[in-house]
Amino acid sequence: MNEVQDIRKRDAARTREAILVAAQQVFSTRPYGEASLKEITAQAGANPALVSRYFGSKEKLFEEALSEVLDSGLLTGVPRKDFGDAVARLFTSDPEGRINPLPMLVFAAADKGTQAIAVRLLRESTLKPLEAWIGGHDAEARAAQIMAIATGFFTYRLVLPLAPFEGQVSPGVRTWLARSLQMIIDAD
Amino acid sequence: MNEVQDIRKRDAARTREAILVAAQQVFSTRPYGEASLKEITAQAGANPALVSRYFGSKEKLFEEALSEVLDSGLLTGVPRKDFGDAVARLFTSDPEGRINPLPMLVFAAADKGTQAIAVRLLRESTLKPLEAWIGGHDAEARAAQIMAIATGFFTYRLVLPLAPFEGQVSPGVRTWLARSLQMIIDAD
DNA sequence: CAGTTTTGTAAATCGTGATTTACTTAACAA
DNA sequence: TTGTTAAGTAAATCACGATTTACAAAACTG
Repeated sequence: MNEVQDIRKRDAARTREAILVAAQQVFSTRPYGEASLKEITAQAGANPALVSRYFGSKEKLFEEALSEVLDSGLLTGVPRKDFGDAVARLFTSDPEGRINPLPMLVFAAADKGTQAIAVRLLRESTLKPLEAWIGGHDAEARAAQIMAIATGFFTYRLVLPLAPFEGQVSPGVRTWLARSLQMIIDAD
Repeated sequence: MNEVQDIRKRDAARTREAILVAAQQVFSTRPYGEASLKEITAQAGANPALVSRYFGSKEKLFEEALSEVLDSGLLTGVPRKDFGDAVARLFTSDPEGRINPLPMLVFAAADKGTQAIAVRLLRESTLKPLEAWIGGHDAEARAAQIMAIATGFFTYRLVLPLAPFEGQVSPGVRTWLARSLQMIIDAD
């Protein structure tokens, strides 16, 4: 009867998923090199050796974690004329459950192994769709411009973090974000 | 007579300086964790043990390296109405000898130990002066906005690097940079 | 030149963390 | 229930790099 909340002591799929979720949480708050498998698996109530079994390696785990977090067409679900406002509001709010992929990207940039993975995933699951949505003139560069602003902003908001961007931001900052982003969309 | 080009086999000051220069070069091209003292000192024709002696630790070496590279009032030597153009040109050119501090900052963000150092140096030697130069309304936030754009741009241009921003950039990208930056200066 | 100090090197130390291995125990099927 | 397989654990392995230590060689002093 109770298939869903059935708590079995041992369940490979459940454990794998728990590790993946913990990995997303840890990888988005600590530099890749400082996110140990010990910590991740402990948080999942599991054992470091299981990463090998279920994912192959730490890098593969990272790849799957980032891939899942990136898979959200958040940016392209908005009318063009409201793009700046909508995205600025999204960036300056604190999404409860959702994990922000930008810190993971920034942390990934600082590790040779994860860099290549991050670039590939970013291109395929974010830049390409965004580019297609933007369309028209210079779409590739304009998609990159939007992500550059996002990356810089979240580096200071979540990674470092730095005063004017952390926590609750001022209306001035939100307005700046909205205008900077909208300018790119309107630049056709 | 020949004080300057006097080549002595052993010279503490010279060796220290060589290590510092090599450190700046290596720290700006590799993630902190992957920039080994072995590599840095090898490039300086020296021995890893000397880092301990002359700088105290790898972190202290990083601090001094970043500090020196940051010390350049590049952004504030320009008339306000040309700020965007001037900085955009600066960002999209390849300065021969000069070492760009932004990659070091990005790499520093991915290491707990260097993060604190980077934030402090960035605030004191770049954000504060920039803020003072901007002056007026919301100066702190506007200085941070400029650095956020710079950080995002160089993350894609030099750290990852990513297609539309690496190497020679298109006029469109330079124009976008100029407008985004000028908008912040004019937002008074 | 003899002795002392400074500079430099080579190797030991020490800790850390990913991955592997050998083993234990739970789940399940016949 | 018993034997087989799947899931999990604990500990060994392995590599790497920062830092320390013990030593060697150069430079300087008187």
